[in-house]
Amino acid sequence: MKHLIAIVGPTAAGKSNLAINLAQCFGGEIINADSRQVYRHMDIGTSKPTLSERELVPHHLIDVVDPNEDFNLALYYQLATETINAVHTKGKLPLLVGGSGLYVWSVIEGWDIPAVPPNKELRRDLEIKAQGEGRDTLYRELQTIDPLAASKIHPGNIRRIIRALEIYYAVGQYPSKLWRKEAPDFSVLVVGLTMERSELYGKIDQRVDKMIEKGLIEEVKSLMERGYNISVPSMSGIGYKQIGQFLEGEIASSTAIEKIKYETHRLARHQYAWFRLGDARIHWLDASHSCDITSVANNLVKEALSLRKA
RNA sequence: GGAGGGGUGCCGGAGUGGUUAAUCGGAGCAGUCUGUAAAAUUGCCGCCCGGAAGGGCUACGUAGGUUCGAAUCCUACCCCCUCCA
Repeated sequence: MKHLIAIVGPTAAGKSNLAINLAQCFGGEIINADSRQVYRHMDIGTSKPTLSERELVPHHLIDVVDPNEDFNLALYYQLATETINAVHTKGKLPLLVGGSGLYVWSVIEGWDIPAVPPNKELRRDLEIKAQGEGRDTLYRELQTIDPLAASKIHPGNIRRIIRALEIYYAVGQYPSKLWRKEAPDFSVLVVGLTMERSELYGKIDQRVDKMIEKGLIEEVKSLMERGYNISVPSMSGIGYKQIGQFLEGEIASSTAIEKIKYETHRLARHQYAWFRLGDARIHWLDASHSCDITSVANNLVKEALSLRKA
């Protein structure tokens, strides 16, 4: 029986460290599930594992595209499943580690992502249309084409509406019929790290201050010098956007830092929407006060590996 | 000591007599989501009861006053800022 260990939870909860520990104990390899660590040259702001950490245990799906390249769910899904297979083939234990819920669940639940690549011209045209004729026009169009899809998308969420229309225009099929999932052929243990909100916010704030000390500003500066300006999607990430604004002279550095902290708090809250404390699939561990989650997690993994072997 | 400006909800900041529990922004809280996801997007956000509709209570520095009615007008006091001495 093949296994996958997923380590999830909000940012700054200590997922990476736990993952490295577990990987060392169980002969594992880490597969990144963080939507921002896939970009090269964005190290400090994304809290990538350091090079020395990456020497301890093999890490996959870090630094896979340049900041100006497109990256998306379908690509992630493909890379992640391939990598999991490869790790299985080696007889190692794959650990899926990261806080990007969409990516994590797509792998765990085996989503069948509609094979309709983005059509940038269409998207731009539809966006213009939405601006000109009002946001409702596109939504109504989707309602007539595929009421089920429309019911699952909020009328205000233009981006999702456009994607659904994009699928319909490309394949001529109802988008909602293409949203399927198929359980993968490995068993999954999902370990979630959590802690009290105020403590988490405190850790986040500390980490942001450390990022600045480690040279986040220089990192952003050099990215901008390479020609990656604020408009490329990867530069819209937390930290990069605000430092970019500071470097452009739009805001003070103290404001930028404060914003980064607040935005990261918001990120953590959104992550809990993907990783619910009430979700029975997740084994939540309290990561407060740096308790010995490692040994608890160790036992969980041990149990998962042996139980499901039988 | 003199002149002027100001004190509004967790914070910033509107509001100059009624439809104001008080525009808006931030923070916070709770959701949505199958090719941008650290994105995009929705709701709540003084307290209490209620699922909601709604009801009750307390609020715009403090204390009085005018008024049918005050965050908004008047008086006194307290505090803050700027300028002049």
